[in-house]
Amino acid sequence: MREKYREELRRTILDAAREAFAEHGFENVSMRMLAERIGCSHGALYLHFRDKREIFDAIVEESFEQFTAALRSSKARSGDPVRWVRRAARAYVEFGLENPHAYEFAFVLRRPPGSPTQPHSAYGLMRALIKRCIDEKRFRAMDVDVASQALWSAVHGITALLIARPDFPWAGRDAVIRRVIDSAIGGLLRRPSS
Amino acid sequence: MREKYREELRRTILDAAREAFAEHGFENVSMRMLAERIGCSHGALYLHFRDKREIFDAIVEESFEQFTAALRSSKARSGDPVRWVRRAARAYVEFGLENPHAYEFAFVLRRPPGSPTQPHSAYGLMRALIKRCIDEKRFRAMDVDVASQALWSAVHGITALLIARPDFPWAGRDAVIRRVIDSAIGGLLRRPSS
Amino acid sequence: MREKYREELRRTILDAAREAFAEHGFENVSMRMLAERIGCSHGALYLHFRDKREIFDAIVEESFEQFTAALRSSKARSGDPVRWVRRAARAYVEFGLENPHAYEFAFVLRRPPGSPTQPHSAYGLMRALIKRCIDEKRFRAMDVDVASQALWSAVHGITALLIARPDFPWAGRDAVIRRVIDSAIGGLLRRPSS
Amino acid sequence: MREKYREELRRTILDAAREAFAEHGFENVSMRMLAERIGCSHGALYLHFRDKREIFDAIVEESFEQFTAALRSSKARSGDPVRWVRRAARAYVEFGLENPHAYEFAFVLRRPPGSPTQPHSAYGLMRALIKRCIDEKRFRAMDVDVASQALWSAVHGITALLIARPDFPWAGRDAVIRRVIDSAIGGLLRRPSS
DNA sequence: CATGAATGAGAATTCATTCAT
DNA sequence: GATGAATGAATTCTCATTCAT
Repeated sequence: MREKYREELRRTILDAAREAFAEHGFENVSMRMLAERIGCSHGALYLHFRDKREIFDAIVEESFEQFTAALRSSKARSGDPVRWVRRAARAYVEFGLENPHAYEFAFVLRRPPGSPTQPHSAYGLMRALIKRCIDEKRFRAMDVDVASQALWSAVHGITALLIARPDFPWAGRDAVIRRVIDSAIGGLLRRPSS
Repeated sequence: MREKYREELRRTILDAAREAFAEHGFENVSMRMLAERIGCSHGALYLHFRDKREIFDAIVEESFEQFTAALRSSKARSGDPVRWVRRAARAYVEFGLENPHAYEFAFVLRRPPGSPTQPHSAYGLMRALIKRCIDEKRFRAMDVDVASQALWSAVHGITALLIARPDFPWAGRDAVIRRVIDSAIGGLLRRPSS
Repeated sequence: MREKYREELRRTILDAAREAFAEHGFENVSMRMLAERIGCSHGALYLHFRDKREIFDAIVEESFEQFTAALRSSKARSGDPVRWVRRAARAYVEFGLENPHAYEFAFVLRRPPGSPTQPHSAYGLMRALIKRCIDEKRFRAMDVDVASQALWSAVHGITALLIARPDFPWAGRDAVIRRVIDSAIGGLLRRPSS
Repeated sequence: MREKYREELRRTILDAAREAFAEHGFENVSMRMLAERIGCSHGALYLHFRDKREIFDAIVEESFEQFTAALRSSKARSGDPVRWVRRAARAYVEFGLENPHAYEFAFVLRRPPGSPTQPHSAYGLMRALIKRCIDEKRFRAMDVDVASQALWSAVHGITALLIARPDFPWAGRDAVIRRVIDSAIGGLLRRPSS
């Protein structure tokens, strides 16, 4: 009982904090504000987290977990490695659009000074897929990391812009997403065909 | 003469502030810090700017001007419209990396609710270039906005990531930037060759 | 049995608190710290003591009891009242050095605001001995309290300094202690001879 | 003008703080309380001192200067070295009573572990005086340090007790102080006569 | 014009104490 | 009897901004 309630409050804090941090940024979220949003005293926050920074870090960690979980599930089955890459790229964008706060935490927000650079597994997953494409000669011979980072950049670009500028007069979200991914992958193909 | 001195101090403030904001972020720069860096009293800042925010805004505005100027000048010479596009894309990234905080303000940070979407001239410039490529049959026939937004997304992606995650183990910043741009443009070409 | 356990916890609390208060001072000891040191919940402390202050007071009281017990036993035998005084003085110092925390509680630490002045029996004991020395003409005729308080001050001085500044380059603890006591008593003698 | 005013406020703060610290102790004086006593905002205090501790330290330092000045001046004139010692001893006690917190800091409070033991100049002064008494055969031949430390202990004793237990029913502060000093010095004399 | 003293709101964090479980 | 979640006041300190000089 106790334990369960405790866990719930922790969740509530994290959810509220995620929203608040994403909306206003680390420095502009105060513990008092946060407490008020949640409906508890500001002191109560310190029963669950040592300090403000620890809340932030917990959210970052969680975001990464959700993210890699999403990517991993997309990898599932499929014989053609290029199609895997395409599907992973799409999953990446979709995850971002469906979890904009988590996405911002993971890739957009600057870290408060002193945060460690997260070795992030999402990139590792995509890199593995691309390595396979290169090994199977579906992609041109090239530096795996350059290729992976270029693809990552492109999908990040469309994801981040759609989140940050939802009101921009987009010429069809899906069409643009498809175009970005197709170009980014097309540029790596042996015989690019689009 | 007086006027001139006044102007000079304004410049000094802006330069120092740009550096400070870029280094520590808006919230972590205090007016006192700024004044000390400049070598004047903190009160003096208020003789030139209404408040801290106005300094920031002035820098952003200035940055946009430099931004479009940079893009425009890259457009300047060269007969081949595709090369124009490529050069503009490169200028875009370079500008972002050299003015990271202005860039973040323009394209990364969420707008406070109610802020209008800026019709930003950088996009307009790029769109014009791409339209020309399509008109001249260098790019495949396609929706100009889809093409422009896809390209914009790609260059935004690499720019934003390099700014937000400078400590990521990049496989050569230049190589990745080139790869991103080449793919994004290659995907639009009539007969893609790269 | 229950009763016994209860008593034990009370003891544990007092011992831990004595050490903590002596080490950090009243204000710098928190109930949580204390509870953690003891290994119980901070709430549990309130089952034994009304508040933080009551713990402090209990320690003071206890310290006094130990102290007077020590003095009383030293008084025991010996016909010469001056020797009794000397022996009591020595016992005083020895008790302090062997129970530095208790000693500090009794005589060194400032009382938290509002504490009553403890009528302390140790002083009463010494005063009785000195009165006897005066009555028996071993000490000069003089105000008993002035004499008692002067002796008390001297022995307190060497005790407190040895506790508070153990690293001071003392010229032989015993030699100094003896010198202090001999002078303090010598100054009261009818025919001072040392 | 400005400068002068600034200096004055600094003084006002120090005076109010000295009183407050002496009355309530370091931990029980808050910056807000202090500011209210002075009649300024609590922020204003930080224009003169970096933090609370710096105020405390400034007072302590100042007090020590006064202390050695007081001791030194007491030494000033007078042909009889024994009278010098007596006067110095009295000055010592008086200083302690007038600057109880500085005194406590110097001689009563336990040092945080690792703090160096200050070879304190006050002790040095007294030792020099006593050495001279011994050299001039006014005091018995004896170890200078034993003698000095014994005297120091005695004067410390009465000083510390009067500070820590002001409410004790003292039999006339002055009488006791005199008795302590007379005995402590008397015990060192060649032909003790009091 | 420029200074810098002053303000007052607000930041993070700690803590003694209470009380439902 | 014991726990530990919760509170709310208090703490130190920072900062943008104002304004008398």
